[in-house]
Amino acid sequence: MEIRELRYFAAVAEELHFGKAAQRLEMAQPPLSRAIARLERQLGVTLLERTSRSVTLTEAGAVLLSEARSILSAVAAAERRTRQAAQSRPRLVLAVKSGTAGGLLAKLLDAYRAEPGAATVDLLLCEAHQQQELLHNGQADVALLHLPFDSTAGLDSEILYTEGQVAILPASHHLAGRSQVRVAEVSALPELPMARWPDHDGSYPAGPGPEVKNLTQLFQLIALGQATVIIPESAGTDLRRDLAAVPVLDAPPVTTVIAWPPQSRLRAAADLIRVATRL
Amino acid sequence: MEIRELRYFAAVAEELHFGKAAQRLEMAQPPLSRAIARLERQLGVTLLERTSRSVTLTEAGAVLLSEARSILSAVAAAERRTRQAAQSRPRLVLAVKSGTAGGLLAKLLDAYRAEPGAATVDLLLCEAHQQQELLHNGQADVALLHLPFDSTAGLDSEILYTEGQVAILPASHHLAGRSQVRVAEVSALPELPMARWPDHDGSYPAGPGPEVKNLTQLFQLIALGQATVIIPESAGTDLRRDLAAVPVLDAPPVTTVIAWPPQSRLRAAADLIRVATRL
DNA sequence: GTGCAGCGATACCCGGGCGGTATCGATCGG
DNA sequence: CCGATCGATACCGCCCGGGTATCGCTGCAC
Repeated sequence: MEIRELRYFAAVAEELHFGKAAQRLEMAQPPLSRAIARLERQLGVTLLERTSRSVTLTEAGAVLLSEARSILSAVAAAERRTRQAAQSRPRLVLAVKSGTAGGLLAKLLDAYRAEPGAATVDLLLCEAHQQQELLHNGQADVALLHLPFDSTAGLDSEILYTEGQVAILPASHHLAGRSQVRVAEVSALPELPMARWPDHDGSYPAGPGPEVKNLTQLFQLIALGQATVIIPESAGTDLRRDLAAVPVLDAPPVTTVIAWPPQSRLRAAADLIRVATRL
Repeated sequence: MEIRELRYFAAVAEELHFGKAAQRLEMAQPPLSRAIARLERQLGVTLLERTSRSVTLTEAGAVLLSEARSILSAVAAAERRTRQAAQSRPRLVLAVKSGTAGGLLAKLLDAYRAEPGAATVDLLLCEAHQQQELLHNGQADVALLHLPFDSTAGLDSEILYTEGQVAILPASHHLAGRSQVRVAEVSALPELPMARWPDHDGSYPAGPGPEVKNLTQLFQLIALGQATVIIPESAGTDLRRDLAAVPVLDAPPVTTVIAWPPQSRLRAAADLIRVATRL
């Protein structure tokens, strides 16, 4: 099994159309058909059921597609990381979501810069659901994730710290003066529906609240008395004057972890991780 | 970058000798030299420093070696899993260490067998340090691991349960009657040195205690008054009459987790995991 | 210092495989 | 029943991967 064959198979399995897949791969259709047939022969497995009108994945094909994606991603990562390691000036890409506790991040970067032989750290601002992919395909070396929202599937990680969550309310709201509230109290406010974040696939979950993309948007809406939200404490510091943050007693605690691909051998990444866990 | 090239590179990087590597790959040396040179040219990176007397890895080469091992492992896994998925009779390989809580395992297997469409579960008994590798290269689909001894690096996992640890002592020992002890008390017994388990690489850590390989050996030694050990509660149930288990207050708790490779798409594995978490 | 042994690189050759074009055969729609 | 669509097959040319022979360098023995 060669990488080229996996790339071919992935294209066909995703397009479910040999012609389209060949176009995507910038090659003619016959050699593609042959390559897939050969792959099937070598594996001794039928990957695709074809009629002259349609192509469908077999169960084995679905398994191989999932494995192929992960392998292709790993190969891209290997190329990127190898090239990176050959640079004289080591660089380290740290993937963070916009909204990651600014204080922690600044402290981490400062502490790391003080290390002997510290690499240049490039911050890669991204959406939450991209982080794992970036780590897996080598576009990032390290990421800060928030459990339980993000998953550390296939990654190594170390816990940095755990914090509670707060409800963000208009300063004038009657709950805003409370020293603490419960999830049920906040979600039971019909005049302030819970804002909705995009899901992993970019779509929004159903609900009455407004759809938001970032904290600025969100705070604007809350200040206008259009919504509320429950977010980690650290994201609710330094609020605008017209907003109030109230600790939510029974919201699940949020854990910030530093995560990296398990086979990572970058000295710079190891250093950053060591510094992070000692903060 | 092709898989063949990675296999070639890994062989050379491990042997640090083109001739030996070629022999291992069952090919002649010149095409191997050329393949590596081509790989370096395509990456634009020097992977190996060669003189006519020695071959050494560059930093970039070390990175690629680590990535290559993980990719080759993933490819082997992809082939195994694809072939497996094509079998009409689904099988599931569960990797467990000898010594894994028998009660939990039996309950899990019983509960899973009752599932509709349950696959045949093959138990793969192995050493602790093999489990991750088996999962990564596709020889196993699911494993039971024990934190903090085993690592879930690069795996998905769910916590099954957490237990304390007990010290195993000869029944006649003066600590055997205690309702609880501390780590310091047990490790401060010069007449009963702590038994040593093999490390990840098969070697034993230094220390005064006897080297043991399995529980039977170990219990024999303890009964003879030659050693003691601290192990998870569940491994210390149903002891021989001449042994006693005493809870160790300050030993770190042991968590049993069920772990699987993150890109796993096996329905049977998902079922088993669901059953396990509901036990 | 000289000759030899060990090792990686180079030169050259051959065959298989990969990719291309042309075409077939099956299937569905009108 | 005919044409459009789509995957498979036939056939061809060339590149590349692998083989053998040999070179060039280097460390070591004497």
